[in-house]
Amino acid sequence: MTRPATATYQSLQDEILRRVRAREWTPGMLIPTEVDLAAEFGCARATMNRALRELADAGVLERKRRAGTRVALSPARRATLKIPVIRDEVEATGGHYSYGLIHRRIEPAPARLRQQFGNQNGQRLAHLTGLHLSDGAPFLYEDRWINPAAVPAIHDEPFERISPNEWLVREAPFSDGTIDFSAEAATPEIAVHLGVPPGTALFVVHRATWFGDTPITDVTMSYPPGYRLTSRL
Amino acid sequence: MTRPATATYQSLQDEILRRVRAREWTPGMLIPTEVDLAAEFGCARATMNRALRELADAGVLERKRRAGTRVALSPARRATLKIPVIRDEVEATGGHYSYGLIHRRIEPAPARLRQQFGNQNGQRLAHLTGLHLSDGAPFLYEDRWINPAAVPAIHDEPFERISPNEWLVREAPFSDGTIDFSAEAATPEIAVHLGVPPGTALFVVHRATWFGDTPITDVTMSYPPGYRLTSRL
DNA sequence: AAGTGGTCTAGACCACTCC
DNA sequence: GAGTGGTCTAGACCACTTA
Repeated sequence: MTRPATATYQSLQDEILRRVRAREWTPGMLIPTEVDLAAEFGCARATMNRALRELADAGVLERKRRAGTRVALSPARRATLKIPVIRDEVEATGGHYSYGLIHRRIEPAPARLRQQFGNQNGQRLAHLTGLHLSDGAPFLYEDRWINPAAVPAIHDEPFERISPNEWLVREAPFSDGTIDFSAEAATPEIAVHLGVPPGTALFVVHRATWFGDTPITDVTMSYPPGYRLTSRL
Repeated sequence: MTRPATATYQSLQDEILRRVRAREWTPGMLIPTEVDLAAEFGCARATMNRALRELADAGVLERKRRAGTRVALSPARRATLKIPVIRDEVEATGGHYSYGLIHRRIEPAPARLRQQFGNQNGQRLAHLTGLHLSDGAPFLYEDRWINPAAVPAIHDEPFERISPNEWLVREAPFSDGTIDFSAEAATPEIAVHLGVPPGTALFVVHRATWFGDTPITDVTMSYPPGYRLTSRL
């Protein structure tokens, strides 16, 4: 009694991917309908639907009602990035994680953030800067602004032991956010803290999060040279 | 005859997300089983399964057989990046896209690539460098190595009009790949082509692709200052 | 051993879009 | 108007994991 039984949606995906890669189905080409493919493979339509739907989510196929399913023209592949939790990132390299607070102030929002946080005539934000360390060596410089209206408990938290990163994860849920990646030259201040020459090329991750319409935090994280964010296609 | 009818998997996701964000279900907490939730919302188990499965895919929940479903401890969010097709990227900004070939040589694989491409005593690769332009201005410097064994037609393609980027998309399917992002200082050569001072911080995207075990191409793309890769959380 | 998620089936109706 | 994908249902069996 071997147990091959019916096709799984993954085995269907494998075969469909094979056909696409082998150019049996070429980019832009209309492929058979769900019903036809289900018949060919001897599976239920729902199973074939899942196989095709996920491939469309991955960017391999394009689907439209009534118009059918096509092989995507530009393999506009999507890469799924795991947003790193810094402690995990450090510990994954075998380092011991720690955090060091540099500054903690309450300040008016800088121009850059005024629109984002709403310029309620001189709204004051918590401004925290600090270093994430791996075995005591600088791993990442963090410059963070937090909306105290969204997270009142912030006034009671010294952030000397726990990083605002981890504290916020526990205290402040968010519903929406943006993340972007860029390269920036190290400012003199950041250069000192990271122990690199000013002007050094830094990998910068910038994140802003909201809960509904309420801005929570805006953070800029600068990595010293050698850092790479990697993913599979 | 309004048509509210039954719950959709998306409406289920909305309500589940609301509970997570409102801290009705806290990180690490075990939530009810599929069967119980389906009963609560009056839907089929399959519908609830899809809602929960996709939230787990998105990193909001963690599921294990027999162990149940929990709210993820670290909202280790995943961001899905659309890998840009350069022409589209340029045209999205309203610019006119063009490509200019700088060098085209057949060379032995450099040390960096020898392991990746297999060091078949002095294997020679196609090495192409060029500029992607937006309205004639440098948009991106590309340095690409191509395995001619995988793409024999390369010897007949001058790449003066079409970028290797677009040519490969048409000619060479790939099955696997890696992509990584970093910040690098501009080398003198790249600086000249991009029209920036040497040492300028550049955003660098590096991609390597295979078809099965056969390496296809390895490309390093350097963006001048101001470039950002953005995504939503 | 038992409970939980993972998946498949067969059928149905709906929504969108092209003809 | 008709054909395609999108989704839901009700039921079933399986696979994994923990107790």
